[in-house]
Amino acid sequence: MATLRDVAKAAGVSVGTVSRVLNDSPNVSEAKRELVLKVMKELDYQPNFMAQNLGRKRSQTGEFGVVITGIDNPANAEMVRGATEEATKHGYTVMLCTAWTTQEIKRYLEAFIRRQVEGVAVASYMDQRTLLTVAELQTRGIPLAVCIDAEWPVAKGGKEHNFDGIATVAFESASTCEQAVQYLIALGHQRIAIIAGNAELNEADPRVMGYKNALQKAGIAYDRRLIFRGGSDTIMTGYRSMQEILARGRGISAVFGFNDLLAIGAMRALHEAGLRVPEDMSIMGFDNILMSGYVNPSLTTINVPKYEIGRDLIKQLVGVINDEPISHECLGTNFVVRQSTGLAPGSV
Amino acid sequence: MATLRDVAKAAGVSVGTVSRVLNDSPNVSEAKRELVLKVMKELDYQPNFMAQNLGRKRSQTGEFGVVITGIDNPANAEMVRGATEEATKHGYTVMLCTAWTTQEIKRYLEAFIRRQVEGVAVASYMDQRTLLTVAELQTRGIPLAVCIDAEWPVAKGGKEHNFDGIATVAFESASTCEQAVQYLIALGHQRIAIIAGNAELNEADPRVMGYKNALQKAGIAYDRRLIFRGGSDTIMTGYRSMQEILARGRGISAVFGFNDLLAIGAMRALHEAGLRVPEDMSIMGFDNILMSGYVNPSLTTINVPKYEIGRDLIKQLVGVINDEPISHECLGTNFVVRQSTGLAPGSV
DNA sequence: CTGTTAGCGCCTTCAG
DNA sequence: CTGAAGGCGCTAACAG
Repeated sequence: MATLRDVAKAAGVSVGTVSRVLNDSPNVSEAKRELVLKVMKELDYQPNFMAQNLGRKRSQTGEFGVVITGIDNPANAEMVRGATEEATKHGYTVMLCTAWTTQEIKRYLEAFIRRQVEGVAVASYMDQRTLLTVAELQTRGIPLAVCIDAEWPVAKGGKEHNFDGIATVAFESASTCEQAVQYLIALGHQRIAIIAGNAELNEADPRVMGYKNALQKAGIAYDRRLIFRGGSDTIMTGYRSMQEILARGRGISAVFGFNDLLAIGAMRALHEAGLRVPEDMSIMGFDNILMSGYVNPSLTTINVPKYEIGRDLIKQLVGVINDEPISHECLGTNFVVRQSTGLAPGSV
Repeated sequence: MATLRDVAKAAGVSVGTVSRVLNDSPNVSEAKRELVLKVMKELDYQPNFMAQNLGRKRSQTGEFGVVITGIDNPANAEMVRGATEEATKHGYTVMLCTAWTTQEIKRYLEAFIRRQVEGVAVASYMDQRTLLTVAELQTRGIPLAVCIDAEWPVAKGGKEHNFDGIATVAFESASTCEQAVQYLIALGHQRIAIIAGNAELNEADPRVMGYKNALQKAGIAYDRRLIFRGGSDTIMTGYRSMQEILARGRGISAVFGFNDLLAIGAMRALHEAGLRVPEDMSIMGFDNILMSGYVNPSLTTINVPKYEIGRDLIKQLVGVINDEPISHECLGTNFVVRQSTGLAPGSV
């Protein structure tokens, strides 16, 4: 493994000059630059990354760390795509970590810090605990960008967190959820259940907020027994939650899955139970993953700008690195009506 | 940012001692160890990763790099899960890179090398070019593990590659594909099309081999016009390919998608065209992603041990690091019959 | 424009 | 068991 010193010696110049051509310094004569470049090639010289960044004040690793919770959710994959493409555009590389628990996220965050990535983006909806963990990064001086629900965090009783030092990309979903639930109500649905998966269930969740608002405006009482948690955001959980709903049988005619995977799993359970969607039960999801347009029946859902979120997270990180002021952005969501929702049974 | 020297000074010991406790050397008295640990905590000391690995002969970064092509394919996500869990078990962390092109893969591989990961696993089916790129890693002395088709590479005319220095996890799919196609033939299907997505189409592809073998044994002529490529392994491509198949109308009654995403997209196109699966057309996939059991109708497919592949890739890397001999492994696949395949129309 | 000289923060011999 | 000294490969001031 040739070193910078070897190159200098072989080229008959000083290490300083070699270092300069390595770092594209303009203060090198074209002749020497070419000479050095040639020698580097001959010796198959590879700069030592560790050594390079050891002596630098602000390390330039050319890498961003991106954390997502659950690679198995296509919605996350889409955010990663946005982040990766944007990073590439700026000459950065994305290191991805998939962590399922707060514990793991913390571990990976530490790995990123050690590796001195130039910024970290968290491209998944986080709960409070996770956010606090992530926020520590600020103190280490690493630019941070997170994706949050627009109305979050306002959980009563929860610790408020100050986002001053953190770039955020938020998406507004409460009003869209409200609109979606109003749509279900307009179709005659009175008892609308929620399959919440792994979501933290508190009044702060924009989806819950939208749901409650719609109910209230329609004069329908909020019944918390209609909310089903399942512990994870997977198809399987959606499937099981629907089985539970069916077993309980509370006259529910519509179900709002907090993500599309949950909703798709729910539809499967319905199918196996011999029930039709939407004739017997309406199903609505959240995220609008690609798959949702291709399942049968296609899924009515709320579209979240996943690609854009990933992209803007990186955009903001790049901004911070270039000493631009930290910014906060809010993207919209929209309701996508497809075939999994219809008139409530008997409401013709 | 406190340094090792600061800790030594504050604790009244030498840097050597601090370094020793940092590296869990047994040659430190319990008293000093505790003292140093305490001081470290007080000073919030964080060892400098770059400095640590600079002076070491064999760097211990505690990280593996994993490359996948397309995070948007749940099959890949599953392999990543296997890899991540296995790595965690051994105290390693996984850095993931999602690259779509050989070009990108190369870039990421270089990033991994620079970062001195302790091993690299490629957890996607690769084509020849990509493999050659990846193989360069060997020359840099970084342990490498790749996932390959069992019969690959044997493409006629293609450069043979020597896998001696590379740990491999292969999966046997030709015979399973053959069995699957035989099943379709037994159901009365004579013209069976293939939606190949982005696969390299050559005789070496085990899936193609299995397909041709089955046809031959049944005395059905191989017609290459029945093979539809689409350029990518996505739902969208499956959807479009099926539209193409429908437009051509060659009396095709069954379609074999080279991955489940392709098959699911194809089913959607059928649905929109007013055709029923499997009554009008049988559909079969490959991979057995979780979703396949939940779409409607559920998808008949070939199960690939995705989790196990990811897991074993890391297992082998760990083995190489521990100076065990490089190994080659072959996992099996199996045919999963569900509801998307049935009797050929008119063959009752 | 170029060469020289200190370190960067840590590990790793060595003596003791 | 402990301390002291000498780099690891490179960048970053400096002088010239």
